Amino acid sequence: MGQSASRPALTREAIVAAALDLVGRRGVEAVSMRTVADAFGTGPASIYRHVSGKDELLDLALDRVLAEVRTPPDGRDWRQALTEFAGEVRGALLRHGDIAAVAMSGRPVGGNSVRIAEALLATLRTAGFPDDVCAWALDRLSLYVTADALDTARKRLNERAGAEAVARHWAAVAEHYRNLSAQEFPHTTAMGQELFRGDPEGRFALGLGVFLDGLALQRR
Amino acid sequence: MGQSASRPALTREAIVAAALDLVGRRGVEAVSMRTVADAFGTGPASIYRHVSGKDELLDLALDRVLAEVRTPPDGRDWRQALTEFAGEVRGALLRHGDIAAVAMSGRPVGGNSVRIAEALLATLRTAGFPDDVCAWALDRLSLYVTADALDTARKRLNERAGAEAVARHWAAVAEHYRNLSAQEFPHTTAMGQELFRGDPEGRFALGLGVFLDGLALQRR
DNA sequence: GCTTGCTGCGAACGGTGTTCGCAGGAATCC
DNA sequence: GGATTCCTGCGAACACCGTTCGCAGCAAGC
Repeated sequence: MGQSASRPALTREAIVAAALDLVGRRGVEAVSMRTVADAFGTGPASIYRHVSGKDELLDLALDRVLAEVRTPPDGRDWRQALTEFAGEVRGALLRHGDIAAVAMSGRPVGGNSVRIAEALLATLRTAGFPDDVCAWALDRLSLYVTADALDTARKRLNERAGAEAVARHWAAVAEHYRNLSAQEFPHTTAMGQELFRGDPEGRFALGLGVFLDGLALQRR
Repeated sequence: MGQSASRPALTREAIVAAALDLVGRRGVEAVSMRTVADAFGTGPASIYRHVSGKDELLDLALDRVLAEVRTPPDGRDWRQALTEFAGEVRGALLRHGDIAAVAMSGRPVGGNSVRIAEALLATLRTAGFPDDVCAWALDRLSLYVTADALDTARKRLNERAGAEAVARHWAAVAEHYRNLSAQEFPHTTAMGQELFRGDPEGRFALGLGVFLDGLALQRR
């Protein structure tokens, strides 16, 4: 029979959606079998009827996120296509907290991951790169995008959490930097607050741009 | 009085060393207050007399690892200096399991981290890069090195663990790749096992090389 | 109508990080 | 010398975690 009130039905998709919602609002570490089960008003054992364990649950959540990324139309300038595509993947990951942590777990990949890899390979190969370059460029680009997404997501979450304690701690770090001995750390002190300038998106774009500049030299 | 047998003394340094040893042999996830305390034949509460919690313990372990990296002598070719230095940091991290996970936690940094940053800045600035380029190049290089170290360490640990189950699973993935529809995934199938070739060190060096090639264009 | 199989889930097991409070010894002070 | 204060070790406990077991109850099949 139906649920007593407006409880969502206990299906695989609904469970993954609940986990993903939790990731987006409180981070991967807030996902537990119990917190997910709470969204359905039940206990953790119920989840195991639809999912083999926590790892599979998170893998499914990641694949659901990657389903959001739209594959780029090919035929345009490869550099712009790669830039937009990398931003698209990063954006999808960052829209869901630190879900990128799952992508860096080293576990086998899901279906949407190979779909994205295919699109990346298509862009690289039609751009005229040799196959071996395509292979490791795909590898390095994926690593860079997920690592950046994880890094900026974690910093966001850390800020949102202990807004009081963490902000003060970072202020203390900045203060510590200011007080560094100019003899022992001449360059660090000379750069001043230049080190702390720039938003995460700018840093990502600059790093990607430099990588693509270097990649262009590998064309043949 | 002394310990009853050959138990190491319960000092801050010994505790960090025990935790680090555990990280190196079984990975970060094997570190618990109890497993660390076991090395001293005691319970978890004893650890808290010398360390404020698990986070600080891991941060101290990471800083101890970073103490191993030797700073490069400057005045040489900046490209070669950066290549060797990046390899030095990566090597230190990989010598201790997946300790790089701690470096990607987004928590405030330790003393040896700013020492390394200073050395990197020194190389970049004396090479003639503008200050703003130095700032984000430092940021991106650090991210790339720690992300690569984390990625390859995790893959190593995963292999060492379920040698039976995981190897079979990866074989299944490779088989799955072979069986992908050539219509839906033309490039992926056309590349064949080119995608799986190359050792981690080679991938790291190629990605770094491309980044440095691109960075060279930012010189002024 | 009886059986089979699937879904929900209460209870429990062994693990985790962390806190409390009590010992006992060393150092300090009168 | 005796009393007091501080520091270190640690047994016990709390709240939480992932996961398993086994028992209900209901739907479909024969």
